[in-house]
Amino acid sequence: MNAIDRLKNKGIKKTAHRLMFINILQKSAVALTEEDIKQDMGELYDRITFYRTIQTLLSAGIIHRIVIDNKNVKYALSEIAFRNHQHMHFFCKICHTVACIGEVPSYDYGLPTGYKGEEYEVLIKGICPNCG
Amino acid sequence: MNAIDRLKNKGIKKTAHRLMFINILQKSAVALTEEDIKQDMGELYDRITFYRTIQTLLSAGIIHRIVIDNKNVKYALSEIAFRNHQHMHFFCKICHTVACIGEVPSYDYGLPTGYKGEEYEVLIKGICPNCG
DNA sequence: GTTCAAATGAAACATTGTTTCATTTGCTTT
DNA sequence: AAAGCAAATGAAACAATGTTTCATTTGAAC
Repeated sequence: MNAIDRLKNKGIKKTAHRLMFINILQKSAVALTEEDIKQDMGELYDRITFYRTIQTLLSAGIIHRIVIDNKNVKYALSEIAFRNHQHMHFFCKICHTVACIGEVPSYDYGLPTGYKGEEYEVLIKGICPNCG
Repeated sequence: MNAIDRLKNKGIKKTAHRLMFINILQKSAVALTEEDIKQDMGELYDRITFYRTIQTLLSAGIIHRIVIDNKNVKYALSEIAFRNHQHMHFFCKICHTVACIGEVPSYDYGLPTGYKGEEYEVLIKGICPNCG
């Protein structure tokens, strides 16, 4: 789905800033940091608009925020959302790339009685093929 | 192990601020936010010292930072570290409590060829017994 | 094209992260 | 116990990030 349709689907206005934001994520195979996206935007980047664009796209469900730890926060389009949606994710300790590596195996995780599990996230940290 | 021994073990000075920080975590069954700890500290709290205490205790390995998402960051003593060390963790969507719920099952997670997994983290989000 | 609600971007303010440095504290040696 | 020294503290100040306000501009519906 293209950027225009993504916005139209959610009934929010298609502005230059939002379209560029989505297009940058669309072109990337991996999740991107704010800095990555900012760089790609060049002079269209504006700090306040950027801040609000993230909020808008997040609450519209068009993008997802992926928090590995307090120093590694990334964004991805919801289709290829790395955390949530029962996907497993791999974080490379060297290049800090986040990759989706398939579905969370659905088997018994042994949740104690009383707990109601709704989302299962598996994050594997290690060395990716490029760095290994 | 008590707070004094924890510091002595790592060869760092036992100061009032550090001892109080560790004791607060020690008394808690769940991981705590900065705000939680700050509240417990009362007037001994100091913003800059607190910031540095966290850095010191983290790099000494006495405490661990647990990042659920960008709005939920918690701290726990390393023994009961919730993420890392192959523990599974449960995050309650209602009360935002983080609880350790046992070991990560060691079975084949199906890591694609080329990837070298070193740490496996499982985070289950849902409703805890208190809120369910 | 006109209209109106929504988005923008400038300014300003709030919060959090971090460094600098003079003072104090904890720990070692005597 | 006292002295000496390196480390920790806390005040000040600065940097980076998060957020609101408001006048202006833009997108989309008519």
